[in-house]
Amino acid sequence: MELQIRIKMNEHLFLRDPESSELGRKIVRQSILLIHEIGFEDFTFKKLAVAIHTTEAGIYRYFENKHRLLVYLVTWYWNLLEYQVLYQINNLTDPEMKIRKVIELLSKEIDENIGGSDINHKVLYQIVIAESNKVYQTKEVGENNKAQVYKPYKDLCTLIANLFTEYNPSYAFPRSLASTLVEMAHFQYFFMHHLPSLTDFGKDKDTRKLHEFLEVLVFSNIRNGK
Amino acid sequence: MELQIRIKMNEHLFLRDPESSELGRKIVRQSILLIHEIGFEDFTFKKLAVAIHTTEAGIYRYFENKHRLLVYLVTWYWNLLEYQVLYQINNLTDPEMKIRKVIELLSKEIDENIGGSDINHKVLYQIVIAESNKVYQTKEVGENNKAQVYKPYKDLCTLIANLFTEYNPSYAFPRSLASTLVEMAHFQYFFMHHLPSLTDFGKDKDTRKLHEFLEVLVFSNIRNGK
DNA sequence: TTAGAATGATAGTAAAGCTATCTAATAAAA
DNA sequence: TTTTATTAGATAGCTTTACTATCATTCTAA
Repeated sequence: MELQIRIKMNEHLFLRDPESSELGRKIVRQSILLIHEIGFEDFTFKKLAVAIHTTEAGIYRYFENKHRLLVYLVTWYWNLLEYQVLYQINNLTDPEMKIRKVIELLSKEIDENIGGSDINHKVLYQIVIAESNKVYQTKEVGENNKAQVYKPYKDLCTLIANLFTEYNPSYAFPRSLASTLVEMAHFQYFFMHHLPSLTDFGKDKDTRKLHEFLEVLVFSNIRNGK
Repeated sequence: MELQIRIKMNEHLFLRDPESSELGRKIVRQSILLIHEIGFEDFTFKKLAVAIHTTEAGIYRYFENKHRLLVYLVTWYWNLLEYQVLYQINNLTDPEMKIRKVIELLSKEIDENIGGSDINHKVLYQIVIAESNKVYQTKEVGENNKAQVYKPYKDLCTLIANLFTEYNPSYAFPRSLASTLVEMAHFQYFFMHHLPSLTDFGKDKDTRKLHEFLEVLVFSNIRNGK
């Protein structure tokens, strides 16, 4: 069975739905590769246009600017991750197991054959790690937030926070711990590779240790009640 | 007694030492206000030049580009914070009290009358919260790191990690917990104000609750041994 | 077959992000 | 006191980024 998940993206994120045309899909697919290659700061629509043999103006028909495109990409990731989490914890009853599953999903790229698009999840995961904060660390947070742009991210955090509450209803900070977990899954990965002395797994770059750190971080907190 | 602390900045951060001239100090002081006002993305040397009645070229004599200037500002903060921490825990013997003091210092702006310069610490703290990640979330992390640019940040984390180890030598992730603490002190503050549903203190925006969250986060972990 | 939408091609503008050069002011050295 | 180095101001200019507008063409769906 071929499973095709259609992720409905917030219409504020684009001018014309990139999933609705060949050019749109090319823009999304190639921008992931190009941003990963040269970094978001050096990435321009001009360079992307050259890479996919179209024109700058062509890309501007889909996305207002490069920042919106980044938001689109990162949001796409959050959407898919939430779907993944829901799907994978569906058959679990033990809240502890559910939380362990979430941590596992947060610490690795999403399977290539999920999502029904040919988006490169491995590279997208790298972009999320290296650039996702720029999506909300901007003067436009307020407006974007009003336009529901961060809804998928917030939904994911709410979902995780609810698992914490399910595990221990008396724990006082489920939401903050959820955002801490999500952010740290990515930050510690980034630090491990680029500023290893900020972590305890810099030497062997062992993802399992990072994984263990996150589990200890979460369970030490929610086990303690408050 | 007037205490004048001279912070020695890494020479890679500037072309000409801004603390060595009136214009240099103006650049630093005013850039803090301007970045805070319009955000780092919209901030340009041209705008700064107009604000301090000099020319673009004049500013380029001090800083290679605006990113380096941001690194300079944030690094200045890390340096001063480390100094503050060392000074304040100096007279404490109980490791728990030392850690509590660190968390307190992390959660608020630095006193205006410390540091011997007329830099606006309140506003600088806001910049650190809103923009500091951009300092290392860039393609140049590697080069910068080699040039010791992040040393003050890493030194601060090492200092905190050592306090954790002092409190409990068997805790396995002192460094990762230290960087988690530092990052989350700022992230949760940012979330509280801009994406409140990602925290548990969004409604009343109560800094004491944030403070309590950070204490619970840290002590739940290091108390547990591993 | 024909209107409408999507794309390509081209052009152009304002601002950002630099570099270079020359001159005036000023401070340190001879 | 004169000379010389350093710093700042003024101006110019150049490339790239970020974006808008226009028109012709192709493709598609009624």
